[in-house]
Amino acid sequence: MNGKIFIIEDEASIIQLIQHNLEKEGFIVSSSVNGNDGLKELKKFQPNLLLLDWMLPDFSGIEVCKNIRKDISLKNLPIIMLTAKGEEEDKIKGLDSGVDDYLTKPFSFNELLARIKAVLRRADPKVVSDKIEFDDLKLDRIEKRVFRDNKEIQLGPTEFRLLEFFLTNPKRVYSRDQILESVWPNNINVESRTIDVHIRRLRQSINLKDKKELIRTVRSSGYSLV
Amino acid sequence: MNGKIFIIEDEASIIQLIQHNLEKEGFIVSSSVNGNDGLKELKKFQPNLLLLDWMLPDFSGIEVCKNIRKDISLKNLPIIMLTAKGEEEDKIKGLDSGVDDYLTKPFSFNELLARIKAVLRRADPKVVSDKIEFDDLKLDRIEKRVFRDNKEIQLGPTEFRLLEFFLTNPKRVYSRDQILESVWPNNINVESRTIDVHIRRLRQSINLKDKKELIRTVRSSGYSLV
DNA sequence: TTTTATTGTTACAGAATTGTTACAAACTAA
DNA sequence: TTAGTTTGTAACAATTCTGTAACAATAAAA
Repeated sequence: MNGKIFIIEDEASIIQLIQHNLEKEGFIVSSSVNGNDGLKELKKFQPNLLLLDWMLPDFSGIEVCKNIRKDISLKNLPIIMLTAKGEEEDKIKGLDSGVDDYLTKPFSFNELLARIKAVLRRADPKVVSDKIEFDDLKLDRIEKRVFRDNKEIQLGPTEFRLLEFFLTNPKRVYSRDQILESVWPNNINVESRTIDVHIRRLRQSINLKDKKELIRTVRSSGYSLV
Repeated sequence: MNGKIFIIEDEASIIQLIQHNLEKEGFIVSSSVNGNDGLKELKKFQPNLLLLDWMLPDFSGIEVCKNIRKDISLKNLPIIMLTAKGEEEDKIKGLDSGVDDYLTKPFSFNELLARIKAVLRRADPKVVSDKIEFDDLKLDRIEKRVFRDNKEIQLGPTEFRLLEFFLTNPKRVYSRDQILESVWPNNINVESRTIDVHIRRLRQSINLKDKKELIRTVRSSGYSLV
């Protein structure tokens, strides 16, 4: 298995062709013609990569892309945009919206394939895969379960997202503002000290006797995973 | 600072143009016209991204790319290949050699810029992280960590800023006034002798047994990083 | 509905960091 | 050498920041 690819495209015939060829290459492929419902299906499918058409029936691929980049569970999903819009300004608008690559129709399937491989090569396997591991900590994004030292740990939704966030970049120190922005839904107002409380709850849950503390406090800066 | 970019190109005029435009965008740019020697310079420069021409005087960009991917300290370096070779099979050969993106000459600078940003967005932040090094001392501005002799050192906020300040200009002697102005928040009143105390604390933290003293006292002038 | 779990806020305790000072030590110039 | 200057060091109090528990509000489940 080379990975799971989801396609959101306007034209069913293009989907069929790409899907058929990708499956011959060993990918698992799922697709949707509708941008809106497509997002729900996409979340369920948990792909490693998204092929996204610029022109969608409901709203533009640009919008879809921006929404994905705001969603913590999808924000690192690699995206290649496929579009008939080949003008310089379109390319730049597309790339700036957060996609990883931009391919103008009509394109050769082999070039698409080469670009898919290039993007997947670069993608952080920790982030893209369903399971993230660090030390003796395992987090399953699909099943939403967390294990430490092979013992299952029950976390509340916020604690889960918080841990998921730290796991995407262990050892990096995040400020409370950065944590707020990434872990809490947009446009929500919470005191920054609230994070301390959630950090404490997370610590309480993932700490095991005889096991080292996994969350480090960096005074006047924030927190990091060890 | 947006990042450091290295260019290996055949045509000096193209280098000049790209370099000039990238620097206007806030990147730090270095370059070479020679693939072979270029690699040495590149290693010294420690870029976050490489722009690589296909056609080089000594050997092809494809070879350079493959060598980079074999080198453990460079294997994650993001690469964008620039080339006049626009045939499908060339693109595929280029992408398959391990580059992250492939741009056919002539290209617009704005598209190049958008693609550079897209690649840097995706790159492992550890590759992109902003490290300052001096001797066996490493300070990571993004991850907010300090290492000496590869052992991590925990510093208080003021000591961190102080060291960060010294690292921007090692070997330069700073007066207490200069240190005060740069390391302490504006409009704060601290005795200049307070600096001595912080210097001492920083020394205590970064000194290792059997390792040389890194902070030099310059009597009646100030302090410097060796 | 009632019950249970999760969440955000606050107040206070506790810990780490900071600035100051006094004195010891090191250095300089005559 | 000595007196004068400058820096090193330890100790202390003040300040700032974080940990924690308790509580009310809200959401989810039974």
